[in-house]
Amino acid sequence: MKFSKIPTATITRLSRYSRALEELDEQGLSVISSEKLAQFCEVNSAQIRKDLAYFGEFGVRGVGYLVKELLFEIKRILGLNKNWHLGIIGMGNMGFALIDHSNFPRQGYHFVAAFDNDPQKIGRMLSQGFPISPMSDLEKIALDRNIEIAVITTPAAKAQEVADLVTKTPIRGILNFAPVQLHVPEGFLVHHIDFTVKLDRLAYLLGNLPPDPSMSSASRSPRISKHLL
Amino acid sequence: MKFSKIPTATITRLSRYSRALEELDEQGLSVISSEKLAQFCEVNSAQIRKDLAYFGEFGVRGVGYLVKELLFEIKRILGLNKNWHLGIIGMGNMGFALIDHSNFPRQGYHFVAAFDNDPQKIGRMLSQGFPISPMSDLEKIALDRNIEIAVITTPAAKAQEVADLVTKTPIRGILNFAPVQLHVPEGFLVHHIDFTVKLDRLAYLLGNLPPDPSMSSASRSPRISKHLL
DNA sequence: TGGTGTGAACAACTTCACAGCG
DNA sequence: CGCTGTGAAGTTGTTCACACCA
Repeated sequence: MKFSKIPTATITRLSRYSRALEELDEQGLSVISSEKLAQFCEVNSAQIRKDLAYFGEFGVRGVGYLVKELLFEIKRILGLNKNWHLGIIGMGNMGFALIDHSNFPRQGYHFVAAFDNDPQKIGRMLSQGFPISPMSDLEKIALDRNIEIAVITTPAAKAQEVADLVTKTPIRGILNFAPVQLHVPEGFLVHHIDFTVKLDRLAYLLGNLPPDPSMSSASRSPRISKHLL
Repeated sequence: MKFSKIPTATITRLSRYSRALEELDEQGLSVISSEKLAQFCEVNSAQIRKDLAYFGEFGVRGVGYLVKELLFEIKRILGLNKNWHLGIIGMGNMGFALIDHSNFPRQGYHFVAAFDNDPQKIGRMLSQGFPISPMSDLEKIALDRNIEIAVITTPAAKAQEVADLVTKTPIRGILNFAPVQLHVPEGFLVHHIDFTVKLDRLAYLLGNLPPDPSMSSASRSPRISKHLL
């Protein structure tokens, strides 16, 4: 374990290792080598060992990694050994899709509030045990329920306005699903999930796929297979 | 313009430039320098010039780039000068959120079919002008309507099964929203949108934020502000 | 013996700095 | 004169290869 800057890419990969280990743990696997895990995650095995080496020594030489133990350590590294409080802003289809997304609680992410400005929606009780609140309550509720991350799922036109309100609360992190570039003061973290960026990459790659010599549907020629984040 | 491998990161950034240029174009801006665009996208200006240089010379020295023209060129590079046909599989909240997402058609992405296995949903007419079809019709409809990209929004447990069916059709690209690692044969492109990976990064960064000396809410100390993809 | 942990080699990507052109 | 386009320098991230240890 050394002192050095940790690559962003390493953090991203730790998330993937974490998901993979959960899956493998559920399958009852108790030990795994970096080589096997690498195959599963489609990365280089040295990469895994190096990523982990930034944070300590977690393996057993000649054996591999204990699945449960490594999973625990990675979650600790990522800060997932605590519950994170999320507030969601914008209760359209996307808002409901996310708040009902069963994987979040499993990872320690808990929605503790939901906001919208539509009078039709305000007050409506959610299965999570709290109602949809008006935007005007954001600051108060953020304090009361200790919201740490705001998830923005409003239409594009409203997102910047909402972000401005968020930066007036103690919330420091924003996960933005609206298709606009949000601008926030220094000191705030904004991550943007833009589906079209992923689609663009698919389009680019599909459009530039080398022409396939064997066009029969029976034997489509293998070429590229990528799991990119 | 040279012959060389194009970094994946370049393609990702081209998407961002494209979104930014659309926004700037709507604001009526007709010319922009790499420096200004860089500020807007929060990247280095040389980066922009270098990214573009992979594909040609699009600027005017001493002036900058013509917004409309550059936008057109970037879209062409990304393969967005055509309509892409998408099929969506799994019509839960996420499915509806995506199919109604107004930004997709603007970028040339058109949903031409929707699938689900719930008898309650099958046959239901969508505002897009086609009904939800049963999964058993996937291959036939994929051919008929020339689906090029499958968007998977099923529960995690069903996603691999669905992916297996997709690989029996001419569809070559998959955008996967289910929280599992999909395994497909070579020759298929799978991109995975995993919200928790983004949340993990936020959690990691928020958890490792250097302690803030000035804790008054009036003057929260500036530190990091990132728009990562 | 087999698989980790890691320095050293390598590859990829980013930024600098400036020549060259409109 | 100002801003693009680009070689060269610098930085960051990845892979190799093997010492070392259970």
